[in-house]
Amino acid sequence: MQPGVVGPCLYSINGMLCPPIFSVGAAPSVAALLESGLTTMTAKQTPPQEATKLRAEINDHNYRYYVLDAPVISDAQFDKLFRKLQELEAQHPELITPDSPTQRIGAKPLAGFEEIKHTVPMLSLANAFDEDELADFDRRVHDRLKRDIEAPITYSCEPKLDGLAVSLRYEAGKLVSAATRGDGYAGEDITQNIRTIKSIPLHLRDKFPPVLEVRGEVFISKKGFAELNARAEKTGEKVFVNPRNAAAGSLRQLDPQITASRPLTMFCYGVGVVEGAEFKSHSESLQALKRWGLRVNTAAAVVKGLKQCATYYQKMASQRAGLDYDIDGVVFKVDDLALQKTLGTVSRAPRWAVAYKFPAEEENTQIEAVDFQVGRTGALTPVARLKPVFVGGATVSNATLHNMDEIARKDVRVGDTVVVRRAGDVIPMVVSVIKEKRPKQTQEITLPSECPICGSEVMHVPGEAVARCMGGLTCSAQRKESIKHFAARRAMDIEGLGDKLVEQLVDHDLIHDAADLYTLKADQLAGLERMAEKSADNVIAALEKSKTTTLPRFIYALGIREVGETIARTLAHAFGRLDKLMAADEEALLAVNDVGPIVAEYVLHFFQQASNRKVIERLQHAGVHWPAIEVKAAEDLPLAGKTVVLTGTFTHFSREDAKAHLLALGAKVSGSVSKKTDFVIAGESAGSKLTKAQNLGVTVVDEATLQKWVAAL
DNA sequence: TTGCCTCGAGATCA
DNA sequence: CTCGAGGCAA
Repeated sequence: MQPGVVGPCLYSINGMLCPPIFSVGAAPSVAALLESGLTTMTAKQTPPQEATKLRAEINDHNYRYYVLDAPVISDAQFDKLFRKLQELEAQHPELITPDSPTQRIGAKPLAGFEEIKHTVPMLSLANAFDEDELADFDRRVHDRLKRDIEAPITYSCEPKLDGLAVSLRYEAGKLVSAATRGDGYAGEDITQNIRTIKSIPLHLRDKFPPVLEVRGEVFISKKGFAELNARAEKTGEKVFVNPRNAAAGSLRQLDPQITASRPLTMFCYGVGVVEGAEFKSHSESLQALKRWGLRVNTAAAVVKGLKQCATYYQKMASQRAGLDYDIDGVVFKVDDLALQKTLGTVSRAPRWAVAYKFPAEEENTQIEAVDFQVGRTGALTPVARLKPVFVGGATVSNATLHNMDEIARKDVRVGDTVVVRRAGDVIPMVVSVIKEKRPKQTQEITLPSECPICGSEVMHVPGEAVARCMGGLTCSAQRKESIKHFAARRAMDIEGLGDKLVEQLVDHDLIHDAADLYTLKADQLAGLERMAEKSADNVIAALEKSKTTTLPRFIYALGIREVGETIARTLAHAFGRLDKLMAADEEALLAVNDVGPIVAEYVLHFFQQASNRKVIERLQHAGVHWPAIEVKAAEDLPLAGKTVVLTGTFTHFSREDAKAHLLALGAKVSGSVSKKTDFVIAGESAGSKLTKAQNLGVTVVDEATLQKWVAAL
């Protein structure tokens, strides 16, 4: 096979040749294309000229097909052009360019995905679930902008696609990288897979900017999904349950060849970074994206004021079923970019946008049983076992009922027919009971007086929502859960020690607590389910490896109530050594940032327990160790004695977080700028305080600097 | 919470 | 071939 020429026909998906997009130089006009008879080869051309011309034509047809939604040739004609280019390139491999439309699947399967940091974070959106909440949003926008509520704001509206958010980066017009959203700050490098999506141009057209990071949603159309599953069914492969998961799975393929066979497509909805271009409004930026060859949802619109937003929502709601893609709501963005800037961003979502969600899909089903699960802290959680029902794109068979109050409020009984939905389209929830359908014989749900696992007493403190098993570590459920927590990735990170294995180990009485893990021998493990020699050795090796850890991880792994990762880290840094933390009294604990009386009480109580101290001692004795953390005395803190003023809004911190971090760094945080101010930290859309700082000659630093300080701590 | 992909390795059958 | 574990996304 020729280098760079991949496979047989890559584009014959669904028996139809679908076009890719991009453009070099000026694209021929429709008239010119039609005149040329669409078969090129009019006059004599050199092969390089012909290749260039073919590519331009193909890319242009792609653009017309995907972006303008107005193809001027048939699929068969496109097919012909495409094959012609393939043949030409096969005869003259030296003519192949990386961004030739034939080169979408160039690469070999990846070993794994690399990380890509987003230049501008990919935030999530605030949600509104009814018209009141939408009105609240509009009011907040007016308030923040100090606008009269009667003066309508111009909003850009678009359907909210149910797919996966991705970010594409173009440099000098070329697609150079693509990433998933990830945690919003960094995602996975899925460039290879994105390149196979024919509606995404490998090269921008028109007067594209030198650098562009564009955000959008990758998805599979309803039609594409149906065809994909029909094919899968025919070939006996497994079918996907919904388009969203099919799209997500397709992008996570290591082999781009497989991704190419999935009918993925994309709508772009925003600009992350752009250099060399300026826009006044969001809608203008969408127009530009379209000009540059990127596909933008044609249902996008610009409206004035709340009322028209509501109308747009109604319109989309009524069109929803007829659309060829799944949407779960409508997004409204303040159109004017200057206003967006003024509004700024709160911790994880911009203040200038809102997602008005359609009501979640609901289904009826029956409650077959209610079990009580015992958690790590002994908390008894009632879980409804449901007759499996397909709702919101997944089969739901369990739903937490949270606690007894919740059960009483909804008056849920075993045997009841209930309405189920996936809250936020994720977590299953029992919405209500259909009383009319209640059978004569229903069973009321009562809190067991004894722990269903260990038989210990169950205590329900009046006023508290949760009931707890008082068995402590004599309860095998609590032991299992705390050992699982100990081994978890974010805790001791013991690879291969999953839930199933922990359960077997506890059930076989091989371990009773976390410290027992380190006494395990390979031959004890071997013989358990799915545990032969090799696996057993791996687990032993993983245990050995986990002995070298860090203090924050270890504190977190202990599973002290209310001590999550963040507080564990704070405590580790505040005390530096475990023995210091164990010896700390209430006063010392309360002196730590973010530690209040409740957390202090739990920490004290935990270390008072002889059993806990014993486990810690045995863990250390087994060789679990970590480097001490240097605790900086107040005067040694990097910002000791400095007065700092915050202004503007920050992307990575809320105001409170930023302040807390600065205090931890030893700084004094003041509200107003004076000559005594050492630094002003200016975020987005900083106002008068920034001006004043500049006038007084006070040092101004940006958010990135603050992040650096925090990271260094 | 569910669904998807990937990997390693155990289980099963020829 | 099947399962458990791990990782990711919504």
